[in-house]
Amino acid sequence: MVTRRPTSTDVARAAGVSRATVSYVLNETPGQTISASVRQRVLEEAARVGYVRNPQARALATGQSHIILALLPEWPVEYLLRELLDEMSLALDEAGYSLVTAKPYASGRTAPLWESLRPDVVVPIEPIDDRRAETIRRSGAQLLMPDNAQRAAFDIGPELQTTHLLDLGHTAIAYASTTVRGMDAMDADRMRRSQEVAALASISFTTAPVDHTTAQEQVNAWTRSGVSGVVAFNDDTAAQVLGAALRNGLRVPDDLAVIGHDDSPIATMTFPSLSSVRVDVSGRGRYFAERVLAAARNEPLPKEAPPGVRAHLVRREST
Amino acid sequence: MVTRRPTSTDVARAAGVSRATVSYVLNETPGQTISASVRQRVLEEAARVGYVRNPQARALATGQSHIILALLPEWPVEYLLRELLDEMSLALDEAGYSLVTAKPYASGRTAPLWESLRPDVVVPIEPIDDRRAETIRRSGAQLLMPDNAQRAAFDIGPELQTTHLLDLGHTAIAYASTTVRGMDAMDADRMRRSQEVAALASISFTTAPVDHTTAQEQVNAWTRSGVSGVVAFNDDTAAQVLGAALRNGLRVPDDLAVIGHDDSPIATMTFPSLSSVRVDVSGRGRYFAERVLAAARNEPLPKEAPPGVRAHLVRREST
DNA sequence: CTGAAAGCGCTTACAG
DNA sequence: CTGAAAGCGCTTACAG
Repeated sequence: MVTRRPTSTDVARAAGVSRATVSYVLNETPGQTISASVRQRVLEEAARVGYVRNPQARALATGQSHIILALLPEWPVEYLLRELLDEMSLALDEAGYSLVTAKPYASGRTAPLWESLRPDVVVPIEPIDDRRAETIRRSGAQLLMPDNAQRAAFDIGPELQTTHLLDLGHTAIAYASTTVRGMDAMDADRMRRSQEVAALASISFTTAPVDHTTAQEQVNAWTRSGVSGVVAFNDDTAAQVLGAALRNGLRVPDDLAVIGHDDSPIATMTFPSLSSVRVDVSGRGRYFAERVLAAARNEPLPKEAPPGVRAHLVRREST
Repeated sequence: MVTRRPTSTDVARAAGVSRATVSYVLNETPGQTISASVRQRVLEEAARVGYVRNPQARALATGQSHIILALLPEWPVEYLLRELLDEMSLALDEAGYSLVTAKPYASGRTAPLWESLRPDVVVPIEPIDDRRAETIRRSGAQLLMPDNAQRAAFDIGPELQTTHLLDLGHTAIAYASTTVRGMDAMDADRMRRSQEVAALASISFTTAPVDHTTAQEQVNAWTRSGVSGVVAFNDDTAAQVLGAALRNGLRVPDDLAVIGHDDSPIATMTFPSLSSVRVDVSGRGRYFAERVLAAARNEPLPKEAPPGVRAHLVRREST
């Protein structure tokens, strides 16, 4: 038997007050003076009948859906991003907002999620093109674009990776790019950082994409040209390089050292295990949540700088 | 400058008809007879002013949010599940529904997503406990529980894995369980299937959980007791076993053969590369979507059987 | 301090 | 064939 869900009218009747009062109490509307006894009666009755506000009705009345839509990158959401999203989700929830995630480019879709959900704010994780940005804005949602300059500035992993190889005495290093589509921007950032560090030390630096069809050949080319250490985009790429090196009969790290990035589970699975860089993103989720909330409330974006990113080297057997 | 979004009233005025007519045309309401010219005028004006229906207003009027909430398992969403969800999402979209995903147990949440979104249907991917099921039902959403018996029946990967090892002449095999929390149910299913196949062939079978702290020791114990082939829960677990075997100085596959499951990217990264099982889930997303739609419309669940699951062995170097 | 009332943008019987 | 009107469940000026 499906009984009708209780509405604020039910609560009002049960508590012997008007619906306005119920709304004021349940929303803790500022500027209202409600007697403690009325307040308590309303809360008790609401709990007793199991009242849950109808979000659609509220959205219609206020013009705010309290939904935030995060547009995920095309590539698989890995560990760090998931952690960031979880933190962000929690912070938004505390403020009464719901974070919903979606892939932006799902082909064949008739209605993009920002039309069928009417989120207050849309947050692309990766930059999106102008045309799409325009369609989102026209749908009425606020669009909070990611700040790339800032992101790059905080990408300190490659520095640790590269410095580690330099410290170990390597004088010719290569950067292994990923071929996973959608990761290009991040990949380019990391490569550049690594290159800068190598340049400062006047070390020979080269770069090339690596995937399971090209890894063996590429590693071969690198070692022949004297490369003795590889900075990989992430642990997956590092595993790829490692596998190719072993297949080529190289000893790792003696003939070729490899360092990954992310300290993902795979780093401890391989033999030899992968040195990597662990990045601590805690605090960034809250930081983004603050910005999203400001946008949702049409307030100016907070000026505060994002929290510093901490990262540390996790040395294992591959370097 | 944020201009007000056009409403159906704007479209009605522009087309010179009533809001009811606009609604009939845009929703293709059956049983209405609208002249072709009126119909066209409405569609043109709607497009011209860039009208998009307000989903919250519709939800309030009809009592249906057209939102479907999938409760994800706690473990990281891997390849197969993502594929299934994508297909399901597309099928639901075609029917005018939006699929939203969420982790069910996010701690610290004040408002679960089924309260703040009011989905029409909630679909847990993994079984959820009765208490939680009850709170979801009480929130007014339909709850479509996963059919476990069916799921297990279609889990044909372990049979392929195990048969492959038997075909290769192994007479003592081990099943490597995962320790990733939340995967227990699936892990237990797969182990059981593998065990059945081994029993039929009167082959010695043993099982134990494996993670990066225990793998080396466990593999050691297995080989000492005569195990020559390992069926792993998935490719990650297989990689773990492989790494441990190599670390123990074993030759793979000569001293120990290992086969994974899922044919995930990691299978081609390791050296030796991992034999695995590729499962084709295409069609299942649509199947689930049908059931969800029936639930959303309060129709009886379709009786049709789920599409057959196809799977095939991908043999590589580890067996 | 509290309540009657308008309004958010739709859908849908119902009257014509 | 089309439109006037009620109603979905909230919020929020406003009157008292």
